[in-house]
Amino acid sequence: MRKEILDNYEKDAEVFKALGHPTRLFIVHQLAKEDKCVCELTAMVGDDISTISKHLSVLKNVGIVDYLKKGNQIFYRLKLRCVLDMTVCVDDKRVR
Amino acid sequence: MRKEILDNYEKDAEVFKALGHPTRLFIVHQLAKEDKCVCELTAMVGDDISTISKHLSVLKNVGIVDYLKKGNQIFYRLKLRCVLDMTVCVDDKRVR
DNA sequence: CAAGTATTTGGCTTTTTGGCAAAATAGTAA
DNA sequence: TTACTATTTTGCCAAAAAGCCAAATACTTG
Repeated sequence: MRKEILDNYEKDAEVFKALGHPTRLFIVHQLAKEDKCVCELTAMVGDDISTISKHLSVLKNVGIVDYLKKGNQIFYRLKLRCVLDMTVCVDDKRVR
Repeated sequence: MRKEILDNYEKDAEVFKALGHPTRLFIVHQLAKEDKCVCELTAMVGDDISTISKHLSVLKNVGIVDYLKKGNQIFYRLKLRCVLDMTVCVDDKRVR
């Protein structure tokens, strides 16, 4: 039974886990508006750029974002836009 | 700026984080079918009952589930049913 | 090529999480 | 009350996550 859990739910859980950090959730919402480079996100959040870079790679590894290179900057882009609907669900709850 | 992130996204992130574990995701899907007591969930998952109890309290603390007592057993119930739609979003992605 | 900017990676420490086992709590029933 | 069952809490340990700094990598430009 353990096996079934791990096989069927692990991938989904990875996505939820990636969204389970306030900074990453903030990043997702910023990228929902428009693509942003790492330095822009770093300036907005205020953490070290290496910290932001690591958050972005967490999001990238589960397919929520991808990126495009422009010159020497890297612009991240929200790829899995349906995660925005997921947040609405959470917000609904909070209102109650 | 840190402040804004923490204040506006921390609550949502807590919910995502609660779903970010395969066992908890499995539990949510079982409860979507019908209420279950801790011992039933324990039997299905195969972990120690104390481990299951902790997973349930994580889900309860963020409002995803609640429970009702019946005799000496405690039946957990899926309260925030919209999380099921959230999973669909994830599955959509995986198909691609 | 060297210098400068942007980003990622590695190393390190601190904090959090997950799991089990044992003790504590709650409820039932003899 | 005692015994029994169900669940939670506590303590402990190992593993994973988060964050910063420094080093490495990538790209541009002089």
